[in-house]
Amino acid sequence: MSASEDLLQLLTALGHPVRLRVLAELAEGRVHVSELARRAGVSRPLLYMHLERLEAARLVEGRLELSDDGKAMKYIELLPFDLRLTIDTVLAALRADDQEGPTDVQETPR
Amino acid sequence: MSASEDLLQLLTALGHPVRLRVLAELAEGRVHVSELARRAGVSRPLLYMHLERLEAARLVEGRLELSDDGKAMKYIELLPFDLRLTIDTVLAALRADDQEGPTDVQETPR
DNA sequence: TTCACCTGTTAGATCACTCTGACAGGTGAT
DNA sequence: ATCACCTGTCAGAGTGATCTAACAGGTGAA
Repeated sequence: MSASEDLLQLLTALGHPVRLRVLAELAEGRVHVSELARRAGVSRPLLYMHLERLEAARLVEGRLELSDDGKAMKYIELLPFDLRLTIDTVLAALRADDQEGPTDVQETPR
Repeated sequence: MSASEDLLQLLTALGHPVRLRVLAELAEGRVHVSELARRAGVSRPLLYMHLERLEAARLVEGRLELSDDGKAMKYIELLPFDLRLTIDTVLAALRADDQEGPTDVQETPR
């Protein structure tokens, strides 16, 4: 994945009210899926969709664990992130594309 | 507009490849709409749509000017922005909502 | 067995965003 | 008058993200 695609994935992952809310709920500590769905006020299947995006952007990580009483629980935890968002950030990401990826995708000529 | 809506608007405005590209083109200096459309490789009507979002997020500003030879030209210029993106940024935005907006929108009960 | 929890997936509706093509208007130069 | 630029808007098509309802499976406790 190119640098700008990376940046885009992060930005679009953060750019949704439910996902912001989910991150906020996770700030205090890890929570299992069903409980997280209740706290965020979202259905569980929908939460799975949002978690997929958050996980793909490496904002969140899930681990399936067996609790003491033998029940399967999937705990989601927040991964640390710190992004400085400036025009230079944007320029750097786009310029990195030209380097790292000499893909043979058709270039748009000047 | 609430603090989190503000943040969301900024994030979603940045979260699109064409808009990132547009910002990059504007980094060197202001450009008029038609020229900007060519450089970004987008049709002019489409560019208008993207500019609307960028302008709403205060990332960009447009000014209609009369050039020396009497032609109307709309120049777009980049507005400075600098956002630190951290879990605390997110928390701050969401917490600010509870303060500033004692709107009577139905609260989701615990 | 039934109840209350849990995980995980799917099909399909709905909605917002994105994008194209066509239109109407203006200027100055040939 | 025609050409080459410019600004601005619109209806509609297409697409992808979002969301709901329903399903199938598991555990432990009453």
